Amino acid sequence: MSQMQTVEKALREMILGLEVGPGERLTERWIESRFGASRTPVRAALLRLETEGLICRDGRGWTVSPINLAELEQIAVYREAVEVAAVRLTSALAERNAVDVIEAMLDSCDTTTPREEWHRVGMDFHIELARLSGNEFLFRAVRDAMTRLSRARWLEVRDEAALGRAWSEHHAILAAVRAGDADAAAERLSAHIVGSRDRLVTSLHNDRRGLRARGFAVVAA
Amino acid sequence: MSQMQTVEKALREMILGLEVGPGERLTERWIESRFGASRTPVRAALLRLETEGLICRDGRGWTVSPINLAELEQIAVYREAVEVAAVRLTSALAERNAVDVIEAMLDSCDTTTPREEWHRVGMDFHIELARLSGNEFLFRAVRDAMTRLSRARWLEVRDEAALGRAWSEHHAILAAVRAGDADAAAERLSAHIVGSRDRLVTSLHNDRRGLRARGFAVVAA
DNA sequence: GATACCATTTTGGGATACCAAGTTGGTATC
DNA sequence: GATACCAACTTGGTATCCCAAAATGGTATC
Repeated sequence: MSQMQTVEKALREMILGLEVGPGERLTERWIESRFGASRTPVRAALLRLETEGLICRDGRGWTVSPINLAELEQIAVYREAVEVAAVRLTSALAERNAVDVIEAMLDSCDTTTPREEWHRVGMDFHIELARLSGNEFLFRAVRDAMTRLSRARWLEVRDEAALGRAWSEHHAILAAVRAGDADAAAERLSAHIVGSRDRLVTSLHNDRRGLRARGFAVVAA
Repeated sequence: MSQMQTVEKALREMILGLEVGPGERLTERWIESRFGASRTPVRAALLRLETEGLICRDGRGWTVSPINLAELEQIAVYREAVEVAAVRLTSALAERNAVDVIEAMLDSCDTTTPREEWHRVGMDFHIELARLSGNEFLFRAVRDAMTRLSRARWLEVRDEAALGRAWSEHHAILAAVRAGDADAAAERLSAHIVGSRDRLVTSLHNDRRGLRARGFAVVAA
């Protein structure tokens, strides 16, 4: 793999894994030495990550994007539009057996599954469901939105009950899709997204002192 | 303005203006000499334009993205999802006087207006309408989709009647928004997008021989 | 002790040099 | 004349160098 892709991938994982905190300054020189690459691939990686919204310009330099509560709310509205459109398309397909794969993914999680895995599966559920629509643009929109939400969702304080609720909501959505009931699927997905958004924003809002104490920039809604 | 932004802007305009045709190969060295910049800003511009979908990798090199009829259809579905969501938000706003600005933009076009201007206004109508929603993600989605559609729409064979129909459909949408009738606005916008898509794809499909004769790569749906 | 000012350092933007891989064109051989 | 092979060139990827501007830190002044 080229250095360009290596740096991009490694830096993205550092950001998503909160190894570099939201709001932290990044210098091209630091990334250079950190990954043993020169500035050209570093530049390319920074430009890509900027379009993904994971980093942003800060005057002349670069900053890991802060957690922005207002942005999280806007993303939820955007997600609702694109995910509902995608799930309606999928529900109308003649061949919908691919939902089985997603169902199996959900069922691969149980009480012994590490939290990290729950987190990944929770994201992939939405991404893979959008992929089934066959519409590349809806798929990319969902994938990019989930990438932007990833850090915030990881910081969210979630108890067992919340994880279980999300799990059963996901299953209910799949059931409606399998039955070809586009309206029910849309309705359940919509409610799921809105509910997730509310819990997410509330959780981060309540925790914002603690998050800031950990050095994470959290800007208010 | 930095060279980076200069090259990016100039090259984007060359592509959108079809000065470099869809499917044409691009070399970094050519762009370098064409704009008198070095490879660093050229690289940055290429990476940005790639994320916009205007150019794509072709093995080791770069190619101006071909006109892809299947992609145009998918974009229409994507647009419908995000534009309808945006117009519903806007219709629900308490303060909707900003539609006047858009209406004035439409009315600035008459029979003496050059085709180029009609084209730009037709795009900006959708972009500015989405901006009014206040949702940054819906706005960007519409803007990016219109950028991707820009070349295809420019190549579309449109008669006076088609331009007039689009103009009155735009007005009808604004009227519904001003009245706060979200359902009517959504319905009219939806029909407008679907109709536009059909006429666009049909026109390009019928013209594909002529387009290829002009050296433009057009891939089928 | 606070502040205004200046020298130094750091930083990102740009230019250039170098390299490996892939392409091309020509030549020698059959 | 067709084809296999090789050398020269082209191209994108990478490393490094230079520069202007901005941040930094220390010092002198009030």
